[in-house]
Amino acid sequence: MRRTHSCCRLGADDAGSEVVLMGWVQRRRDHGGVIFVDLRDREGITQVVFNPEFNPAVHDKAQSIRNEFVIGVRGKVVRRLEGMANPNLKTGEIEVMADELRILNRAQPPVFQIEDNAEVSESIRLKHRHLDLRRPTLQKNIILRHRIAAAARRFLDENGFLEIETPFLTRSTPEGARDYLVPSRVNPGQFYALPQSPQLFKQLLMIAGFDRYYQIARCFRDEDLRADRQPEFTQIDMEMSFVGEQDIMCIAERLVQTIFSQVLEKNLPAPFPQLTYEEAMARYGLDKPDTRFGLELKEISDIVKDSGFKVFADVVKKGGIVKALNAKGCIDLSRKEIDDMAGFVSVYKARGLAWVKVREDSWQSPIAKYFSEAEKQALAERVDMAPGDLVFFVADQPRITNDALGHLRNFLGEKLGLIDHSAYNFLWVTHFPLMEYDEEEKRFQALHHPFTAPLEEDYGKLETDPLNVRSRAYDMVLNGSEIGGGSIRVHQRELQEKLFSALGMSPETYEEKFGFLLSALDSGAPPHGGIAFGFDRLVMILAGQNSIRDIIAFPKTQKAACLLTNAPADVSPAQLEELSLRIRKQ
RNA sequence: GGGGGUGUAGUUCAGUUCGGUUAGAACGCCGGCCUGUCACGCCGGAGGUCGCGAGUUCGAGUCUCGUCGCUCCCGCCA
Repeated sequence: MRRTHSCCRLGADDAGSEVVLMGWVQRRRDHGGVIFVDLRDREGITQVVFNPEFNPAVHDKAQSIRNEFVIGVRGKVVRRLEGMANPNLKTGEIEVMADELRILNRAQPPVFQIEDNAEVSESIRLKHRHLDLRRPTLQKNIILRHRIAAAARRFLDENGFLEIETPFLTRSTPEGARDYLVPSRVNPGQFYALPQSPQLFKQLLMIAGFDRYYQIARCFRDEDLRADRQPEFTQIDMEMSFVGEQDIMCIAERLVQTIFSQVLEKNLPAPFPQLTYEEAMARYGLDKPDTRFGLELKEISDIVKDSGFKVFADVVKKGGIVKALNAKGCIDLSRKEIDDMAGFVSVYKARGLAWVKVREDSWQSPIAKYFSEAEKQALAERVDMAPGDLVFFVADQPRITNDALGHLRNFLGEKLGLIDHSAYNFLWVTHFPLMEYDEEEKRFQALHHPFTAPLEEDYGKLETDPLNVRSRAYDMVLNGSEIGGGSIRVHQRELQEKLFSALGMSPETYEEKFGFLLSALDSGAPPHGGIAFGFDRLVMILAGQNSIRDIIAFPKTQKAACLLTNAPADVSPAQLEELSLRIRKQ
């Protein structure tokens, strides 16, 4: 018995032909006489009929069929009688009259039903992932993931990019995320690190003269998980020589456009809007703004800096800022809802959430009495107050104010139904600061990574005013998610050393950790830059899923465990011995 | 590391407020009946370490403490 068709390809035109179908039993309906079986494969479902009058022996055999049995059926495609077609089924106009049945494998009743509309707890799904993956949504997600990857490969190949693999076993470098370490057996006491990204290798490939590189690369970061973060994840990683920001942004846009047209059959307008980091922070409070709705933030520090409301005035005097968010028409939000939002912003360390309900002729607000008429007038103008509005204020250090109101803005956009969930709003955020100050470690840290080139016009500030040096980095943002990021790299040794120094590394340290890069830069490195897409996040958004686990075949739990295989797990003393490792007793 | 949610039949849940006889429902499963269903229908049945461990109590699914899993978020993630 050889399969002739998949379970969704049959239609009225096939009536009369003999076919062999193979698949899983989705459901069996036994009417005592005739038995119906919905046969499922990855393409769809076809109804198979076992009729005792047509073939008694096969009908008899079909009695033993149960859900998720794997069967092969030979039979004739027949048009269903008038009124018996099933419009919910792609193949609903026909059915297959079974003339031969092979039970290829029996199956225990599945732990949960193989259908989309039975919500099953995540741990049970992950433990029986092979069953979970049989459900239509997950099948669709994984297939979509493949099609996006395939479209990306085609596009990059057609545009002269070479797919080149880079090592998984590499060396741990300072900066960045916590590394996953792999002990070396032949070098006792020494460790490889799994790559957080192929960053340095792709730069070396540019230096080697390959000009255009790409890789759909697995990356590893030993940090805590989130709904959109896994410890191992996939990047579409690209790098190009002899280019500037706009070249890379352009090809990245074309890549995304290609994915949209080939996979989603959607036309995506380009070029995408570009926003500087500074502007993004000013208007949205976040470096990955969701531009599917308005509700922009307005800074009001200048208006309130001398006001009678000490909380605001003091914050401004201490270098903080005060910003407002006008929830247009939301005057009817209850006190409890407003309290909930105060709780919401406290998560981001904001110390309070002030608010004003704008009535026809007055402000209803705990803080109204502190402001002069002139100040009220100025505020009303700045944030475009109209009767019926509810305006929120946060006063704090700039980072906290922006973070709190930026997230509150997203929260309100969702809560108030302002978001068009069918929209795909892409934009670029550019000119990120090159570094930030790490309060805990008391030193400067690269915002992107330490190989990002500073903006040439800011070179002068590298030593005097490093926090105000802008970089040649850019992020691609889709619907409030960072889905890609890259930069023009440093390609000259002198500048790279200067950056390492600015980041607090001694020459001995950077020589030891990055000597190979420095000497490569010294060997004729072309100007180059690139970008890496968070492939999982991109697929997640395009699949309309809320969890990255739903677009990864075998994801890990929040504790970074695989419930299917029970990894991680203990290893034998002999294995540890070979690796010269000893587990510390707790 | 911290905060929130959650854990009861194979699965999804109710029961927990205010402790009390035999822990329920739906779906699934098993058996019987049924020749046109497609969430087939009807009848019958089996199925429980109430996550785990202590404690309080005459008595704990229910109260207390601890612990574990899953999950969302903060920190973290160049």
